[in-house]
Amino acid sequence: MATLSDVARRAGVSISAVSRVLSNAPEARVSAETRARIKQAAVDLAYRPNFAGRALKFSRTNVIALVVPDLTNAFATELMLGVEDEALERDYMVLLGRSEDLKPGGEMVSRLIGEGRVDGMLVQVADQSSAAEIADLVQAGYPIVFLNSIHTGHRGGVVLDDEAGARLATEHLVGLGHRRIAMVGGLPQSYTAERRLTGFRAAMAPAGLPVPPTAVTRLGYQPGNGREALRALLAQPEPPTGLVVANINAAIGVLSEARSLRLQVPEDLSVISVHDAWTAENTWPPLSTVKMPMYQLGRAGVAGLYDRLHGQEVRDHVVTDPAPQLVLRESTRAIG
Amino acid sequence: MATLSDVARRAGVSISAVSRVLSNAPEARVSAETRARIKQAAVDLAYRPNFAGRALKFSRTNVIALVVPDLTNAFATELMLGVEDEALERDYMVLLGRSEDLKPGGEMVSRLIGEGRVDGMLVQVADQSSAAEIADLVQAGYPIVFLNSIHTGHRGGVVLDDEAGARLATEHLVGLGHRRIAMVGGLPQSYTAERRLTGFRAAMAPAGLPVPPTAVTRLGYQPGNGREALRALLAQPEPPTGLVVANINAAIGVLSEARSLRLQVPEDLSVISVHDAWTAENTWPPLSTVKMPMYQLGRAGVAGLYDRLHGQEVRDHVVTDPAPQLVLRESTRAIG
DNA sequence: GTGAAAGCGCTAACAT
DNA sequence: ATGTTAGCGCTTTCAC
Repeated sequence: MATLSDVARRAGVSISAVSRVLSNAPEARVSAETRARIKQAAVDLAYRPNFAGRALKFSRTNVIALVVPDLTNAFATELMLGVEDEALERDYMVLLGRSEDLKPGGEMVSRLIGEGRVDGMLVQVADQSSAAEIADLVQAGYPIVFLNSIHTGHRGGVVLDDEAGARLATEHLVGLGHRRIAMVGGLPQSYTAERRLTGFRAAMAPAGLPVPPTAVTRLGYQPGNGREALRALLAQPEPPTGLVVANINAAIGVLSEARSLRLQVPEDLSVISVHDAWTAENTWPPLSTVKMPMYQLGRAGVAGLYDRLHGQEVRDHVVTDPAPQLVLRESTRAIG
Repeated sequence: MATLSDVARRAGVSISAVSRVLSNAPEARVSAETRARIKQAAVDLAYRPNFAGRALKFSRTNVIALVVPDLTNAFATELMLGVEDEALERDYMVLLGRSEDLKPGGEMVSRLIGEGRVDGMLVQVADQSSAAEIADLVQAGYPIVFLNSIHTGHRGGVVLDDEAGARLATEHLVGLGHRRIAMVGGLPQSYTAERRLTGFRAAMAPAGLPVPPTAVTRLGYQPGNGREALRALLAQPEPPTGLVVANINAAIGVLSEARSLRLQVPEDLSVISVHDAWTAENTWPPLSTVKMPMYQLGRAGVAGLYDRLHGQEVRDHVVTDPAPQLVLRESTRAIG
C-alpha cells in the first residue's frame, strides 16, 4: 500500500504538500503544476489514505455500527439500506453487528466504541434483553442511538409510529366487520409490543369492541411464538375471527400453524401483521400487512447519531413520515 | 478514553512498562508489585487499547470482512455464525458487508482493504456478478477467500459439496418412485448452480432417467425465479412429478406459486430443495430440504483466509464434513 | 508556494 | 527491573 511519503517521493515534493492536495484543503496554496504532478503520482501508485493513520490523527473513524438482533430478518434489509444511504451522504461507513453479541458485559460495545473502532452505534436491542443489560449500555454514556426503543436516562431514541401502525391494522379488520379481534403481541418488556398493543386498543375502543385479557397474547415475535399464540387463542370458547399480529415473522408462524390446524385463512380467520417484507408475498395466503417506514427509521437513526457525535443536542424522535400504510394481499376478508 | 500514558501516570511508571504488562509480553520482566499497580490503574481507568494506534503500529487490524449478497438470506445466519466462531478463536473481529456494495469499480474493496480497515475478506459473490467484476477482484491480488465459488487465477476458494447435495435430493425423489424429475436451477453463470446441476444429472443417470433440456430451468435463486420456473415446467406436455430446487428461496417461490395454481404439494408434485433454514418450517407444506454445512463453510473460509494472511500457501477447499443431510418434512411423497 | 516538525497511541529495540 | 526513543501514516501549525 502506497503511503503519502511514497507519493511525495514520486512527485518530488514534500509529504505535507501531498497531504494538502489530496485532502482538498481549501486553502491549499499550491501551484496548478505541482497539484497536477501530485495527483498523477497518487493515481499511479493507487494511493489510498491509511485508515489507522487518519483515525489516530483525528481520534475519529467516521465509522458507525448498526447492531440489530437478527440481520436475517427480512425487514432488516430496509433498515440497513436507510442507514447506509444516510451514512454515505454524511461520509460515514457502516459496520454491521448482531445484538446477541452485545450480551456478555457489554464486551462488544467496549470493543467497538471503547477501542475506538467506531464513533458511535445504532442499536436495536433484542426483545429478550434484560433491563439490566440496557441500563449498562445507557449508563456508560456512549454515543448510542436506540432504534425502536426509548430508555429512561438516555436521550436519542428513534422509533416508528407503532401505535399508528397497529391502529391501522386493527381498523382494517374492524372495517371488515370483525368483532372478535385478538392481538398476537410481543413480549411484555418489549417497547414496540407495548406501543402496538396501545394502538390495537385505540382502534378497538371507538368501535365499541371489548378487549378482554384473553384477546391478547404476548409471546414474542418469532414464528414459533405465533404458532403458540394461535393455539392459545383458538382454545377459547369464542375464538377470534380476526388477528392483528404485531410482527411479520410471528404472522408467518400463525399462518403456518393455521394450515396445520386445517383452518382456512381468510375464510375462517383473517390475519394482518405489522411490518411488511418480501416474505409476506410467499406465505399462503399472501399476507396482508401494514408497511412501516423502516428505511426512514434507518435514516433518522443515522441523523440522530450524527448530531450526537457533533455535539448537537439530540431528542427522542418518532418517525411519522411516511405514515404506516396498508398492503392488502389475501389474508383478510369481510366477516360473514 | 484512557491511554497508556494515563495509566502510566496513575501507576507512576513509564509508558513502556504499562505496554509490556498489559500486552502480556512473555519476557516482561516486571516486579510483581509494579505489575499489580499497573493492572489496578488500568482497571481504574477502564483502559482499552486504542484500535488505531495498534493498527498503525502493526499494519494489521485483526479484522476481516464477510461480504455476502444478501445478509437477510435465512441461511446466511449459519454462515455468519461459523465465521464469527472461527474468527473469535483466532482473535479476529468480523465486519459484515453486502456484496451489492462491491459493484462500482471495486470501491468497497479498496475502502476495506486498500485503506487498511480490514486485513482480508471472505466474499460470496452475487450470482448476477459479471465475470469482469470478479476478474477485477481476483487480479488485484487482495487477500480474499471466495465462498461458494472458485475462480481461475485465484487460489483459496472454499465451496460446499453442491454436487453431493443435489445428488442426495435427487436420489430421494428417485427413491420415492418419481420418473419425471425436473431441476429448478440457478443462473447459468453461477458456480453453485453448475455443480448442483451436475449432481442432479449424476443421480438421474444411474436410475436410467433422461434429463431433456426442458427438465432444467436456470432462472435464479429468488422466489420469483422459482415461480417462473414452475410455470414453465408445468406448461410442458408431460410435466414433472418431482422438483429438485437448487435453492431454498426459489423453493419457497415454487411452493407459493403452486398454491396459486391450485396444485397440491406433495399430492400432485413433490418438492425438495438444497439448503435448509428455519423458513422451511413455515412454508406450506413444510419444505423438505438437504441441509448443507454452512456453518463449517464459514469456519473453513476463515481458516483459509487466516493461512493466507499468515503467509501460508492456500488451496481451494471443498467442505465435505458433515456431509449434506436430508431433512424430510412434508413436501415430498412417493409417486402413486 | 512549499517544507519541516510535532504528535495522535502504541510497541519494541535499545539503553540504563 | 524499568525508562527512553523511534516510528507506523497522517494532518496541521509554523517557518521560510
